Amino acid sequence: MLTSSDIAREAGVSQTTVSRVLNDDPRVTKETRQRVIDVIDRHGYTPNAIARGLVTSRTSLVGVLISDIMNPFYPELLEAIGSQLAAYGLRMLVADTASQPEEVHARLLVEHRVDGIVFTSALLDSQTVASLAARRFPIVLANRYVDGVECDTVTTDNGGGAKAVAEHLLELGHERIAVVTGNEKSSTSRDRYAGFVAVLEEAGVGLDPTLVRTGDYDYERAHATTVELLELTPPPTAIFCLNDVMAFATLNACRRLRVGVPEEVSVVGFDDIRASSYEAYELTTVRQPLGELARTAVDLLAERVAAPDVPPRSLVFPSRLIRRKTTAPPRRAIRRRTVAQADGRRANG
Amino acid sequence: MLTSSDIAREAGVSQTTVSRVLNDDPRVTKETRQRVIDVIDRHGYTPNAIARGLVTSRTSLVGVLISDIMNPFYPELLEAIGSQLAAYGLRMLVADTASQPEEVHARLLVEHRVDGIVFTSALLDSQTVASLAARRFPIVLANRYVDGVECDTVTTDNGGGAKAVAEHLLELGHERIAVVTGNEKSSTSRDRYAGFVAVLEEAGVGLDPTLVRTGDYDYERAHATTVELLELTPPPTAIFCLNDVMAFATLNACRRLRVGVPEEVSVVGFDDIRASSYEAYELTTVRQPLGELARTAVDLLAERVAAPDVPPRSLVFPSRLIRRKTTAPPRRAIRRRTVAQADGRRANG
DNA sequence: TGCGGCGCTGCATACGTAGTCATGGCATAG
DNA sequence: CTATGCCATGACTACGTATGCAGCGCCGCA
Repeated sequence: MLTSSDIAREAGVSQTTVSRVLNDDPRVTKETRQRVIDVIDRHGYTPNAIARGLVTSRTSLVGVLISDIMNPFYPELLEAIGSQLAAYGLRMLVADTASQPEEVHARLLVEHRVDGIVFTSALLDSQTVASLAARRFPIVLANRYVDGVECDTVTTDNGGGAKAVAEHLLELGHERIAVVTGNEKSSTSRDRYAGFVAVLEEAGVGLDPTLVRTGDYDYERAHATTVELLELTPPPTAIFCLNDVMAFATLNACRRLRVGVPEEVSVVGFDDIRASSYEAYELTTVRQPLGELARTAVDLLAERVAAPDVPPRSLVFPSRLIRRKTTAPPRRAIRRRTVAQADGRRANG
Repeated sequence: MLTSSDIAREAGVSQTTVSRVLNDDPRVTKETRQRVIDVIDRHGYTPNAIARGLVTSRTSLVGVLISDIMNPFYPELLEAIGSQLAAYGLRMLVADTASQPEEVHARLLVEHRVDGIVFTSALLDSQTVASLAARRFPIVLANRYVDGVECDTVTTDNGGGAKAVAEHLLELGHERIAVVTGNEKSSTSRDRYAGFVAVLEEAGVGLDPTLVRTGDYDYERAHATTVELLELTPPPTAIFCLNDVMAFATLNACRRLRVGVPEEVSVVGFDDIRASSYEAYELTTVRQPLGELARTAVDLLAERVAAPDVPPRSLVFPSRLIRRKTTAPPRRAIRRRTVAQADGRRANG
């Protein structure tokens, strides 16, 4: 491979000058610059970012940690992050923590001296995040936060979104509601569940513990769980899945069992990934402003790299309920709802 | 950041010895090694892969070029590639050519001195691939090949898969078949289309040119195209989409227009991505052995990095038709098929 | 006891670039 | 005409690691 010295020799200048040309240093004559550029073009020389990184201790590389690239939520997030990084001249080093533990990936990223790391799937007790934050390595938590760690964080209002779901379902008259939770160690699942329960309790509508199942944000698991739920007597009238992928699994399980949605059971998801709006699903769900979230996360990271000493910032973006066609009043809701309202709700209100 | 010299000083050894410990060099006493490891652990030292890369001219980084990360096919492929790379101790530098031209991404990857590049979405006339191959830079084409370029290539038998689709549809009695093609400059789309047409022609079943539309492997575009196709009189009795994502679009368009699948129109896809088997679609499609494809691509690349002078190899994996529920005989097929068979097909057989 | 050999360690250097400091040329001001 | 200063350029060095080569001590064999 050619080096800048090779180019310099051929152009009759010093390696320093070549370096200046490559970095758009203004103190190079137009003629000299052109001469160097000609030689570069002629030979197809490519500067060595490794050597540059060694000197500048900047690599223009940013690690992005993902837990499950098969979940379409993450490609959507990745795309947004990637394009915003590109705006800063940065590149993504993607690592899927499905293949190896988060810690291993993070260590390798640090070895490669990435300028920073974006965590999209950190768990609440992530030691990796804690230790990196303690060492003041530039990181940003996008989508999920970590308990007890002070660092730049960008999330959606998961609690608020789940509350909107609860209000929506209550409004429709549902009282026997199942919840399929996500990864129990994720802040998203915890916050969504907490927000949902809070509204239900306030309304005096209890959540039957046997109707709360963990789906681990996993399609297969949620599918199996839904089958179990639908075989209960009586089955729930509504199922709130804490992400869209699990909601798809639920909808598909309903199809398999020939359970009508929303006639027999309402289904709600969370995320509003692209496929949620497809005719195959038309899922009622909660929209996250993914673009803004990603953009802000990258902005924060870039700022931190530039100024490591600014205090950590946490931003929360609002979420929004998107009503589509998977929610409706429960069967025989008219009667039951009136009774319920006359009895339970007023008594508790 | 700590350096190996810092560790060396503290452990009372030379930087060389620290380097040897890190690289599992056998000629270091057990005691010395332990002493060094202790210091490393105590300080949380992380070796600098940049500096290492400068010396060894190996980065353990492999670039992976993707055209559209939102197409679930690519996350599936990515996951397979990533896990196989991990087996070699290599890491993925993912670049989505949706954000910037392939050429720009490739240049940056080369600047970062990646050990090699996996192209998953190269177009038939890719200058980037041609120039890299000419410079003997280690690359491998996975999924798609490039015309006139000799380099390691791993593909699925796209022509064969499409032929199986054609035979399947003919067997069911379809004669008015629409095709929604992919990116016209991709080898996959070209080969699939060619294989499909070949079988139809051999059977004496013509392909009405107005029924051949480009969908560019894009969901939205295929959705709109399907609407147009279904509004024709008479509409096609079957639609072959050259990938699954477009087939989903077609199925969803059918849902929107309340066109029964497979009663009124049969739909076939290609790829067999995960969602194709979901109850929402149950798509008849062609399965690609994605795991094998990815694994082999990485193997080839690794071998080429080790031995740059071995002649390029091209491997083609068989594809397989997966019959699900989106294909059936056309309406009034019994009569029409018999007539057709008695006339056209026998006359041409 | 002497010498060769082996096992362990350290010294010095190279990798390709960016940046610091020095140099020489030229113009402008005194 | 000289002094000052700026501009364009170049020599030199550092970045952190790996590696070739040298050194040193110890063991075994003659």
